[in-house]
Amino acid sequence: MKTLRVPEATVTRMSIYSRFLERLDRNGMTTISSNEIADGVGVSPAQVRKDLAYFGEFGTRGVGYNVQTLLKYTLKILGLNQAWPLAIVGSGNLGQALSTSRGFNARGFRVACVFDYDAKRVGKRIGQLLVQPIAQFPELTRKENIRIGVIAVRNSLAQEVANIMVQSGVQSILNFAPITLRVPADMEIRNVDLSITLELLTFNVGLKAAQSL
Amino acid sequence: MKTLRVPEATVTRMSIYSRFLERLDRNGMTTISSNEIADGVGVSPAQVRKDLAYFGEFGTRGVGYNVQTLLKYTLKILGLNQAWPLAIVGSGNLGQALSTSRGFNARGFRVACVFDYDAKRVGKRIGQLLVQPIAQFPELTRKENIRIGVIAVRNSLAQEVANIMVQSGVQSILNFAPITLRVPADMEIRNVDLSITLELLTFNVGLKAAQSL
DNA sequence: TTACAATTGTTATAATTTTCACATAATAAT
DNA sequence: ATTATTATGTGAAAATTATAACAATTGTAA
Repeated sequence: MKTLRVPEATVTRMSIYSRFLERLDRNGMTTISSNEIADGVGVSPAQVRKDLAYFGEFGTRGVGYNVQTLLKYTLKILGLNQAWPLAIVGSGNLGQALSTSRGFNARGFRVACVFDYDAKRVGKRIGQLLVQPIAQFPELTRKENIRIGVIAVRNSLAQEVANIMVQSGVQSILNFAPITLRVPADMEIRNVDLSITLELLTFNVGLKAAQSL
Repeated sequence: MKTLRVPEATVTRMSIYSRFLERLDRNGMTTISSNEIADGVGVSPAQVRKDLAYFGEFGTRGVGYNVQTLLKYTLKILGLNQAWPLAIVGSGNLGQALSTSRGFNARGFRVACVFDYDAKRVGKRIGQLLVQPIAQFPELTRKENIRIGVIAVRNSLAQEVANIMVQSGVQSILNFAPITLRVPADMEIRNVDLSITLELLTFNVGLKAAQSL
């Protein structure tokens, strides 16, 4: 088997290209060059071509790329040629924001159910959905064939939720709790840690202040 | 001047180490080794030592690191030895979630004001704060000496908000709108794009599926 | 036709980041 | 005192990622 080792940064950029192409397509644009893509998303043209080269040849020399075709390929590559129902655990502010978020209800993603530990929250409505008790997680996710779980609970519950997800056969986790979760190696897990991003900002602001002394 | 070029990945990890040390400190632990830190956050011990080495020597050979001391240094390095009032623009679900979020109200950060374009939202209360009209942004942020702006509005408004932030003298932007914003080169800007993170998951799940064929 | 311009795909080069290995220093034990 | 043990800090090697340069291919215009 050919081991396709693709840098994570490349995948990230593929996602960005894909979204950019979606916009172009909506605007009726039919052809685009690596130069224009690069310009549009703020990377170098060589980077764009190199990234695409990991997955095949999608362009025509001297011409460029067909927007629709390339868009389709990027979606396929990212695994977005299928539906991805999501299960969110935690119906607090964050859970609610995510449930109704555009990013979580587009491009194949759809929040299919929301769970909570707190009996007071269970049964409440969020958009079209009713908040379910966490005890229902295994059954409901299996029934809906959910492969992505989102952790939006407080830190002290996060590991427990992760365990439930693992046991329920969810394959991948998006974790918003700022702690390092222990999961089996074959689970896909990503952490979204807003504090880290903020601290990257303060570090760089501090750096600039120091350099201007 | 010695140009301290630190990889961004290192800064990210510093933030993770710092948070981990905070926990250890709360638990009364006094000494820790690079091995234990590595274990706790899921990187290699060499990586931990190399990362710290960018900023100085903080440990004692044969012994390890003093938790409190190292914690203080990490905070200082990240610029967290000062207060960072934040201004959030957008008081929808996301804006509300962020305003009350732990990550945005800890370690020196504090949501100092929330703005909105929508007159219907202005004046509403979010936690202790009143939602302000966007027109007040320049004045209020200057008064409160705010250097970090958070964009939590819909895509079509994001660039306009960014422009206002730039003009108001805010130095850095945390952007939640999934579009590429144009700002002067000396602005610090980070994008939090949840779709990208989700698509990284689906890509990898797809990859695993392909590999197991 | 032929030459020219545009733009991809790819190879080679450079830069960056991580890993490894070990000299060095501190502590504890004999 | 001497030896053994532990764990840091760092220089060198390996791996990864990005950049640059260019040959190849297409379309166009003279």
